[in-house]
Amino acid sequence: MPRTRATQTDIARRAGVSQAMVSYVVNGNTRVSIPDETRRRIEAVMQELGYVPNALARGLRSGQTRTIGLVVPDNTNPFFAEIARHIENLGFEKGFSVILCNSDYDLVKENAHVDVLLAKQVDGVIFCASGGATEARDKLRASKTPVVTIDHDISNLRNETVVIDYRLGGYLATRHLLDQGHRRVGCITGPRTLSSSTERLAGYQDALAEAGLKVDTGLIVPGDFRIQGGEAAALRLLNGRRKPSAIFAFNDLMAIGAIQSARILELKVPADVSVIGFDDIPLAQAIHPALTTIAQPISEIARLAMEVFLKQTQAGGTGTATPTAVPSLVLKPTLIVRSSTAPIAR
Amino acid sequence: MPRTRATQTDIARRAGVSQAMVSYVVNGNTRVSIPDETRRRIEAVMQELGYVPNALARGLRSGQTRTIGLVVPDNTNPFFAEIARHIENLGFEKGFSVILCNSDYDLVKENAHVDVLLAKQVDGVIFCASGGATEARDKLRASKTPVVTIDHDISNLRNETVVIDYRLGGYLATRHLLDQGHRRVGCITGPRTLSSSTERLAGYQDALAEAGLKVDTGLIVPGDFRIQGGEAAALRLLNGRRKPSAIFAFNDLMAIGAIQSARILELKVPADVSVIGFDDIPLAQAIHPALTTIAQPISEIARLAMEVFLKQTQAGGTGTATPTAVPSLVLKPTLIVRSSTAPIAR
DNA sequence: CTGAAAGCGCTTACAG
DNA sequence: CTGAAAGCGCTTACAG
Repeated sequence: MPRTRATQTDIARRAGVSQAMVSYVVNGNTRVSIPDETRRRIEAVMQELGYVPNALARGLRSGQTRTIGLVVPDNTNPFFAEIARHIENLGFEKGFSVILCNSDYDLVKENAHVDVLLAKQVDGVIFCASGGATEARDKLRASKTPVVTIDHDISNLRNETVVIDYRLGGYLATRHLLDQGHRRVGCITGPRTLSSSTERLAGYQDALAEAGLKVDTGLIVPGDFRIQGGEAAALRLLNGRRKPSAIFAFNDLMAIGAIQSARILELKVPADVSVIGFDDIPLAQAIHPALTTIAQPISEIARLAMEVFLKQTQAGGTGTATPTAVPSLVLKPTLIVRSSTAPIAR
Repeated sequence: MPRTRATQTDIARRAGVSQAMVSYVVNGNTRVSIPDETRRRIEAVMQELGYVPNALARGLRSGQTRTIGLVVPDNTNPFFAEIARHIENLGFEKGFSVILCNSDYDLVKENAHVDVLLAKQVDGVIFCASGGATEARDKLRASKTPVVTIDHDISNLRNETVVIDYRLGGYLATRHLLDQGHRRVGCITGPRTLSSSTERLAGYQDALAEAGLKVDTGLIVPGDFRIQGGEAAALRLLNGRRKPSAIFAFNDLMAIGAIQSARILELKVPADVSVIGFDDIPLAQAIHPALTTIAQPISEIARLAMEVFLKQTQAGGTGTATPTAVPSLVLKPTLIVRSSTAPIAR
C-alpha cells in the first residue's frame, strides 16, 4: 500500500478538463479566464480528493522552493532560539518554511549543512554567528543563492549582512563597570574564531584604554557561550591571585554561570562581584539578581534579516533569485542596568 | 544572470558518457560495475563543475525527501529547544533535514503547517505537545505519512507515539510537597486543551486523594507555560485569601516565574513557599534557589522518537513509507530534589 | 477558453 | 558495461 496522493492529472480526469486547467485554478492564474462553472467543478474535485500540490514538482519547474535554510550554532541558546522563532514566524507569514541547522560553531558541520541546503534548492540561507568567510559561504555565492549573515564581522562587510555593532556593545558593558568604580574587570569571551566575540573584546579594550587602564590578559578567559563554560571560567577568574571585582560575560548564559560560581564561592552578587551579560534574553530579568546586560534588538535583527532576504530573492525575479546589492544594516546594542552590577565596595 | 547549476547531463556531456552513468556514480550504484577509469573521469568533472545533486528532482523521482517536519508549540521554551536540538542532531547523522514549525498551541496554525509539510513531501512529522486528535493528524494519516507524537495523551494511544507518563509526574511532584508536610498546594497548569497539562493535573489530584485531601479549585490556576504566565499565576495564588505554602508549576519556566513573584511579595523560597517545576531544563540547576523539579528524559525521548520515525519510514520500503504498527513507548519522569522546596514551617 | 506538449533534473528498469 | 527512454508532478508558453 504505497503512499498515493491525488495529482492534477487525477483531478483533471475526474473533472473532465485538461491538466493545465487544474494548474491554472490551483495557482489562481489570471492570464486565462476560466468560467466559474469549470472552476467550481475543479475545486469540488480537488476538495473531494484532498488535493495537495506537490511542492517538489513545483519547485523543480519554477526554481523556487519557498524554503529558507537557517544556520545557527545552537538553537538551545535562548538568543538563537529567539532568532529562530522570529525567522520562522516571519517566514510562515510570507509562505516560507525554514530548515533548521545547528553548526555547533563547527565549520565542517556548517559546510555539510550548506551542502544539503544547496541540494534542497533553498531560496536562501540565513547565518548566525559564524566565523567570517568560509568555504560554505563561497559555495553559496558561487551558486548565486542569497545569503544573509547576522552578526557578521563589522570590519568585513558584504552586501548581504545585518550587522550588530558588537564592539560598541563590548565598550558599553565595560564602560558601565568602569563607571561604577571597578578597576579590575574580568572578561569571559566566546570562541575566539567568532567575530561576534572578538569584536566584543575589542570594545572591552577600547573602554579600558579610554580609562587609561592596561589590559591584563590574566583577566581574559575563554568561554563557550554556555552556562557551564561561564561557570568554569568565572571560577578561574575568582580563584585567581588577582581576582576581579566585576565580570563581563560575553553572553547572558555565561553570566548566569558566573553568578552561580560566585554563589559557590560564597561571594554576593553584586556586593562582592558585579556581573554583566550580553544579549538580554528573556531570562535575564527573571533570575535573581536580575541581570544587567547589553541588549540586542532581537526582533529587529530578525525582521531586517528577513527583509534583506526577501529583497534579494525578489530582486532576481521569479525563479532566478539573483542577489543584488543590499546595503548592510548596522544595529546598535544598548545597556540595560538591572541588579547584578553595583558600585565597587570600598 | 539566472541561477545555474551543473546537472548530470552537463557532467555526462563533459565526461563523454551517458547521463545514467553519472547518476550511477553519484549514487554509488552497485548493480552496475563501472570501470575505475570512467568513474574517475566522471568524478573529476563533478568536482570541476561543483556538482550538487538536485534533491527536488531526486525526491520527485524517488518519493523520498529525507526531510522531517518538526512541530513544536514554541521553540523558545527550553524543553522544546532541547527536543529540537536532539532531533536535528540525530536527523543530521542519518541524513535528514528538519523543517521547524511553531504551532503556538494553536490548532489552526498547526494545521496550516501540516499542509505545507505535506506539500513538501516530508518523510514524516514529529509532533510535540499538541492537543489530542486533530484535523492535521487525520490528514497525515490519510496521506500515509509517518507521524510520531511526543507527549501524547497516554489514555489515547496510537501506534506511533512516544509517551511520557505525565500523570505519574504530576503525582510525584505533589507527593513530594505533601511529604514535606504541605497541605495547601497551589497548582499552575498549562493550556487546558493539552493532555500534557491535564494529565499532570490528574496526577496532582491522585496525590491529594491518596493523602485524604480535598481538591480546592481555588488553588488551581491556569498558566501558559511561560515565565510571565507563571509569575502572574503565582501572584494570584499568593495574594489569595487562602494562600498555599507550596506551588507546583507545570513546567520549569513557570516555576521560575513563580519564584520571581514570591520575591516581589518578599516571600522567601523555600522558607515561605516551596516551588517545584517540571521538565528539568538545563537552567533549573543554574538558578537560585536551584529548582526542585520533575525530570523528563529529554534525550531519550528524542532518541526514541527518531527511532520510531526511522522504523516507520523503513517499514514501507523505499519510497513508500507506509506506517506499520510500532508499539508505543512509555517513559517515566523522575523527581529531582534541589533547593526550592523544603518542609513546611510550623 | 481549452488542450497537447515540452521540460525542470533526476532514478531506474530495459535493451543492446 | 553503456545508452536511450520513461516518468515523477508540475508550470508555462504555444496552438487551436
